[in-house]
Amino acid sequence: MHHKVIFHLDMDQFFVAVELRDHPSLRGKPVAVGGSRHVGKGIITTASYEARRYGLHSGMAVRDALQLCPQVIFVHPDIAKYVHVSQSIFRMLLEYTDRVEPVSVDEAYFDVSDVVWKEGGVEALAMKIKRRIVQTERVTATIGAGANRQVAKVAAGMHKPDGFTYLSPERVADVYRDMPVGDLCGVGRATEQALHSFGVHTAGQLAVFPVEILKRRFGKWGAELSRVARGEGDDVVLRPDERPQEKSMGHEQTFSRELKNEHDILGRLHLLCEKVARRLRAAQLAGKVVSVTIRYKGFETVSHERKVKRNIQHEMDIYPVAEALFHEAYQPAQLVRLVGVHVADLMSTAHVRQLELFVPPLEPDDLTRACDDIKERFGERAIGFASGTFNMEGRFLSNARAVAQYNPFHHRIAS
DNA sequence: TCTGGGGTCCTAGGACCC
DNA sequence: TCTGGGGTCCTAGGACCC
Repeated sequence: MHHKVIFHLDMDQFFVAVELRDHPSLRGKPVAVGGSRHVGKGIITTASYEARRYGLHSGMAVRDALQLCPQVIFVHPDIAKYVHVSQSIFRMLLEYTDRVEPVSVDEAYFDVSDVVWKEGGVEALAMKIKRRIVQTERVTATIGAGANRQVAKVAAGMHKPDGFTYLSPERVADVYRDMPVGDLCGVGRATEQALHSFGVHTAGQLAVFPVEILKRRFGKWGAELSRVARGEGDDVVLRPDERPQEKSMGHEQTFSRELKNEHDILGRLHLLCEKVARRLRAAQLAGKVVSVTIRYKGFETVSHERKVKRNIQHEMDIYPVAEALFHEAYQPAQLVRLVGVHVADLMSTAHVRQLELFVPPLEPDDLTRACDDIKERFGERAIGFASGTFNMEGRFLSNARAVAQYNPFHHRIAS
């Protein structure tokens, strides 16, 4: 049996790359997308390679970034633009195979097994794709290739930026022998620490470590871990029409200042419910599990969830559950840093209709549809349902203003 | 390192049922 | 009920990914 050839495409410093492309004056300088010098809070999403030389990286707190590199230039993210570039690139990949699976705006797996030989081999095809990305979008990408997704991802990490690495099955053991376990797909901080405590530091050591011990410590994941360390993995890349349904949808928000007033917090919670509900309706989905997350000043995080009887998609159904869950979880003495709302156990409204023949229809009424449309065009606080507003205190408007600020994480690539 | 926001999957205990 | 074993559902929390 012949093994497959899976490619992992990873756009180099993607957000920064698009900004450097569009603003040549920034080139050669330490640049970070996300965050802001003035707010002095939050995190950066991407650091340019110049900035990385100072130790900056994605996920880093703005405050730390400023310490390490005071001259760093912050650029506000333009996610709509990045999504556009990303979609153009992923569309191009579809010319080679229908098995293209985006994992995020800047990464995708695709299965080239059926075309790679008539395209002149693994390297020739990868180079051609890299070239086409530069020609059409003027940004660079790194491609990793392997017999499965996990190996392809490791391969992509080996030479960046603008790189290409093929980790053929024959080469895997050799490369993995001295590679840190943390470089394996799925080994994060916690797993890495646990493995270190076993004396396992390299993928090679993990590959020969007794599976029974791994299973005892990591459960189901233990056996998988052992396989991944031996270069085995998942070699199925799904076509767009084969992708599973989304399972949950939610929004959370960290406040620029911690909140202690319950009405303020509930105001934010209501806005989050509205946003989730609107997305559910747009995606024609409804869900049965509502959950609320509260994060306190010290980063202690609690969540409460409840399964409800019916599939719901409207904020007038979601918010009352969310409010009840909030009261169950909330400790009033503490300052609140974040709240979130999620709806899970999702099902398409078409399916819901089949199952719930004798209950009132789920479809958004004309009023709801009109409100969604208005918000789509004029923004978050253009209109709202009066039931959940807290404007009697005069607080709601200022809350709404804060929430309506551009949120760089709103857009998700359809996948 | 004082830590964003979007997700997925797994675990473990208790309820409840037969 | 001084009491077994197994299955499924519900809920809270955590690890991991980008």
